[in-house]
Amino acid sequence: MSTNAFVPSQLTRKDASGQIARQLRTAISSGVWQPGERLPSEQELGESFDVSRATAREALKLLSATGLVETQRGGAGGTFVAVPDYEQVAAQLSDSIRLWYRVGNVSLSDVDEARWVLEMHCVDLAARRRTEDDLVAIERPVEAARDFTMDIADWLDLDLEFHTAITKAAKNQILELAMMSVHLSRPATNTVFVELLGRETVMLQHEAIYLAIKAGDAEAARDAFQAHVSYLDQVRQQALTDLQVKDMTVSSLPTIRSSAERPRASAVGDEAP
Amino acid sequence: MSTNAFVPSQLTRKDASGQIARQLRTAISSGVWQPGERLPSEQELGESFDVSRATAREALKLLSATGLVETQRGGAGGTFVAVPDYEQVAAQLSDSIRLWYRVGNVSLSDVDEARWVLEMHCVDLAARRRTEDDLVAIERPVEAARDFTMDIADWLDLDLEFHTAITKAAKNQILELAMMSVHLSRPATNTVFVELLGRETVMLQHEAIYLAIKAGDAEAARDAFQAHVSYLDQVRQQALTDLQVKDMTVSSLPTIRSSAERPRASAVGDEAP
DNA sequence: AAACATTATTAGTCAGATAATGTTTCACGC
DNA sequence: GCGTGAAACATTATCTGACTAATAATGTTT
Repeated sequence: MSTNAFVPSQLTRKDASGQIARQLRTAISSGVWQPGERLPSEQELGESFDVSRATAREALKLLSATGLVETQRGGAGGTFVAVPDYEQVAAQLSDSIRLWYRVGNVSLSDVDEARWVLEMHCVDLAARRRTEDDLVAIERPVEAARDFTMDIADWLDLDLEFHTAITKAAKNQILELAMMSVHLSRPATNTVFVELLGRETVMLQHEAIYLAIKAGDAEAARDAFQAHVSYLDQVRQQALTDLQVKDMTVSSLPTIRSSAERPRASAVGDEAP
Repeated sequence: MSTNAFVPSQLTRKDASGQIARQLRTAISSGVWQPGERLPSEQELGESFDVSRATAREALKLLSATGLVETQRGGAGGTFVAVPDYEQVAAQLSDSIRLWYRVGNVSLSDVDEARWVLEMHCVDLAARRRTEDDLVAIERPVEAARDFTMDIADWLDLDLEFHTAITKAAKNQILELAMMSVHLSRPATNTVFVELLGRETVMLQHEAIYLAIKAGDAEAARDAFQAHVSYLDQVRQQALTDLQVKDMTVSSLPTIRSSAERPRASAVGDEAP
């Protein structure tokens, strides 16, 4: 299939491995090698670029770090074009985000806000696009959460399952990726806060969201989701007040957090009441 | 500052560089080395893990591929925990997205949809949070676009400037990052489509968005933006009909969808000699 | 035909060497 | 004291050539 042959170009002797990696990346990107296909061996690559095997190898390492290629030893081994799956990409991105806000470029409230913004849209789209399978996937964690005696860790797992299922039902891989990245980049759950949540309240809110999605009513779904977010926000505010604890998850920013100011869904044409 | 010392653990002799990379990644992630700090030299790392310098070096290459660390030659050189800037992160992510939808995991309409979804929220937030400086930055491209005789490339630049300024005014770096990534991952400009746009119409729509943001009226801003998107969509539909081209990007949804074909910002840091 | 041994290919690792490139140091002249 | 330039030094970048280990293909024995 590769009618286009790969022609290595001359390198400057500075950052050779980086240059090779970029060339290979471009070549893969433009289809010289299809996913699953085998690249030349390290030896051959080194020869064609006129560098040592070690340098060629480092170039391949650069590509493998992002999941673009995978290697295999042995007779029919070599380096093969892979396609990073979206969890891998999301994990990478969330790494960057996490590092980034450690540096202070990003506030945690940005991350939170982005999460709600994105998920609000996923809820909207889910109401429009959900399949029967999606409904089953969304309903399961809602039903399972009717057991209020469950361990808190399990309960949190169910919560994640619920939100993930909604995201998938929105049928937009970019939004799904963004959601996953944002989610992964959030720090560990504040258990103090979680303990204060009314499980039955949360369950009923989830149920409301589920029912609206099932009914295909995007507006109702957004409203239900908005109510859920407002509740979570309110409980958190209360917790912070009661404990007289400095907010640990919302950064020191002059916070945005009043529910009134929270962004509404809105985007999709018809406006909220 | 590193009160926590880094303690390498034993490795199996399989995928040693990968294991080292993971350990270092975790260590960086948990703050053993802060952004900007220097890791041990390749020599030292090799010794502490009891591997050769080459292997330690490959581990570092794995980390540098994702932008987690940067290296510098010379006396005070070494490997440093990178301070990621957001263009770098965005470029990396958009690379992934582009590669990804080439393989068919992501449709272009997903990307378009995500863009409008995100920007709609940026418009909303911009209306709530814009500073005077933001207003100036948003107004400039609107005013400049009153010259309808301008070259089309310049006109597109103004359009990009307008949307970028709005995104910045939203004051959420995560959303900004997402916008930039999505933007970068879109393919090259469809000039046929752009030629068909009424420049005055677009200018007036931009102006309406600007005025709503200036007034701090989020709802009006969203409406104005929605009108803009609808117009772009309509023109594109018309173009497709006229040209008898099959629609490749518009999804079946009755909501926000296609977008103006926008030029891809030039590749980052990938110049030829 | 099945089980087993051999061989060839290839990535993974190692050890040591050379080159390139910044930093630091320090003697020197003023 | 203060530049100034040369030399020493540390560190990454690359090279060389080897050995190890995994794996598929092949050949051999049973």
